[in-house]
Amino acid sequence: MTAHETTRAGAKRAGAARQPLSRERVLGTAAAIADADGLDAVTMRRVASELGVEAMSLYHHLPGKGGLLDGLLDVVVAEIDEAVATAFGPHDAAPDDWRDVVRTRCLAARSVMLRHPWAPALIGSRTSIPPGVYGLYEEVLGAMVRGGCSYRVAHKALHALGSMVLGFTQELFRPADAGGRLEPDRAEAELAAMAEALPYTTAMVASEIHDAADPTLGWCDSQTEFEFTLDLLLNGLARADG
Amino acid sequence: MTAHETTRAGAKRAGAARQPLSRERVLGTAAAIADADGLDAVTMRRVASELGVEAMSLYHHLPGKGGLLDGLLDVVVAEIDEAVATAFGPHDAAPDDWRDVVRTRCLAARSVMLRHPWAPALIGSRTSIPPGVYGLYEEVLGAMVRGGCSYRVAHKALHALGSMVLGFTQELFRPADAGGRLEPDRAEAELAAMAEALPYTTAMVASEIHDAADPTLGWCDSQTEFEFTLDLLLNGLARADG
DNA sequence: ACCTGAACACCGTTCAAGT
DNA sequence: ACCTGAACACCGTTCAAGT
Repeated sequence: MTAHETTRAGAKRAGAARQPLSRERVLGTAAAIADADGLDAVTMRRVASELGVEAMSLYHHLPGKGGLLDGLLDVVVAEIDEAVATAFGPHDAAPDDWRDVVRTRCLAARSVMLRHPWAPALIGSRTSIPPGVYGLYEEVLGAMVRGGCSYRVAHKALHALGSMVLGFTQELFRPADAGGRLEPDRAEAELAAMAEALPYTTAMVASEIHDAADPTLGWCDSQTEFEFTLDLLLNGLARADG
Repeated sequence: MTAHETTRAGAKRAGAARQPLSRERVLGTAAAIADADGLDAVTMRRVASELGVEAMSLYHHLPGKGGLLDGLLDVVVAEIDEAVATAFGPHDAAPDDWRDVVRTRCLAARSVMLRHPWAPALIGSRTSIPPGVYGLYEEVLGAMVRGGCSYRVAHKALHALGSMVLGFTQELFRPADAGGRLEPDRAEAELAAMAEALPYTTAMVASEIHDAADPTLGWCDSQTEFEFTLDLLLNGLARADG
């Protein structure tokens, strides 16, 4: 069997003698395995063997299985970003109506979710929300606010659309430091970093927090949001039935 | 250590010397483990040890790990049925407006999902839809149609509400025999059984199938349904922002 | 620095054996 | 009939060792 001999020769000719491992390459093959055989088929050993390497080698590029699963969601988020970019095309001008912007973004995101049917269940199984998702929300939020929408309604939109597109059924914004386990200065630094990276989200929290009964326990009353979305749908359906 | 000695004596005094295993008892402790420690903690060995038994004993009451997970969803569906029943109370009369019926059902279902935060991810990870879910859909459908709603709009409601309450993001009604792997008479028998158990669902399929472009490949165009729900939300939000 | 081999504690599942 | 013990092929992860 000299098959891998020629394969190796081919790789060598391309430049790197044996293309070195990297987080990106690991995540790419992990996603391919999940697409082909489902999420349960994504094991450290299977991913490694697909890369012609031992399972332990993966630990030099990822903190373990949990990190690999988190990384898979990073991949999904990146693909959504890309799908959105191509959907809007090279022209910078956004549509006048924020509904058109949000609509295009949601359809692009959905097209990615259809390519990766394992993604919604994976999101639901992780204990914390993948950080990249906050970026997606920030962009929807920005588009709505710049389009003249209030923070109150834009907030409700994130709840309603998040559950439809990503399959969220749980809380959305539980503050990163919900448990209060960070030392104070560290927490303050994180807050400042978030304010810079997610300006619209930060403004939304500031704008909404005034009405919250207990701001420390999470300013997001997800029961109220659920009922709002529910009535939105029921009334819309009743109108469509007229 | 005579602790288990007294425990056994207590169990014996209650009637059965050592309460025999049963599917119900296995699923009950499995659900309790998932509630307490997450879905990953639900292993055959852990469930068995919690019941004071060996892992292999579970196979006499369940077809294996997959069957146990399916059973967990049966438990969730049963709890939803129960929550709906208590929400409506003993009086038989349903509200005039179908929106009130559906609203109550969705809120009851959500209260159960909040008790079992692992449920949405589990639904998403199973390859087929838990049969009990069809029963839930049938009842919502019946309430809407009896309330004067068209099958067309009721169908759209199932898509929209299913994703919001249960976290569905995939296809809903893929016919049981999508692969065509059943022998003809067997398939016909299944269809008849479904027609009896799910009369409204059957009627809806019959009513909707006329418009479908390719009825064999599934009459449910989920892309169209997604866009419909999306526009319902976007227009409702815009109205709320007015 | 990056990768490996052997080892450990787990997992689902089988099978023949007990009662 | 129901339950068990030993075994098999897997899994994630560690650690000391190689280069």
